[in-house]
Amino acid sequence: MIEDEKNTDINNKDLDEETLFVVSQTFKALGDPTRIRILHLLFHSEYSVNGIAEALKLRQTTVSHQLRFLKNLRLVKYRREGTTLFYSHDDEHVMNVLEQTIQHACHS
Amino acid sequence: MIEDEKNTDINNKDLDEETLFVVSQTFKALGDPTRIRILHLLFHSEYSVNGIAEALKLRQTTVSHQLRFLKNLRLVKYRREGTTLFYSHDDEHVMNVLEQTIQHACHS
DNA sequence: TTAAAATATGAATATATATTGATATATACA
DNA sequence: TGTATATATCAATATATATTCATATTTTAA
Repeated sequence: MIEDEKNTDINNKDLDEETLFVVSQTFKALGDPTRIRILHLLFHSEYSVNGIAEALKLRQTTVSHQLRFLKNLRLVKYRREGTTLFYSHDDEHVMNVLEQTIQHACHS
Repeated sequence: MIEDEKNTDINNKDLDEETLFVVSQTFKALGDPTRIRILHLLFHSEYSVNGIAEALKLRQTTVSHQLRFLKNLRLVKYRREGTTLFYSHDDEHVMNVLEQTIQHACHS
């Protein structure tokens, strides 16, 4: 069998570019302490931007920037109520991975 | 109940510093495409440093640096055979999380 | 339509990180 | 002991990223 440069072979031990991109982006999102804290907070319930900032003692602008990051990856979503935006998590798989790993880190 | 600055309260929605550090380091390791490719390769079997470099078309020095990174986090280990070092994965939980997420990314 | 409140955006800065070429170290063996 | 092979380390560079201040946008209500 001729080796495929573009690596479409299902048996190939290397990953295709698109999968690699998605996976690395996902883990990159979970690789920052601030984003971890935000996601972990949202695990329990929805929060407004200021609510997150107060709960975690972060600046509003920091929270907003990180929420945009998480939103772009569809890891969070929001609903509007007046001028307030309530954010909640939007990816069960990622939340499971996060909480699993937190538990694993705590109990070891 | 008085709020604890150091956040030792088990009901607190924020994470303690040590857990946060371990979790973020772990995900940071998985947040880089090169390290993902290396770990995914090691999922199947052990490889020498040059073996990894050849399989993934990376430079020896790049592979060596990333292996040191992964070794520091105890995500990989190695055994020596002459001048050759055979690396293999050393954290079942992290490998499960990685492979799960790869499967999730492929089939969606 | 003006003000206030909540959130988002832009630009700047500081820090972290990945890769690389050059070189050092370590092991085996002639 | 000297050489070849495999791997690790160092230093430099380029790029990515997180945070911040200042300001813009959006929505509501007076």
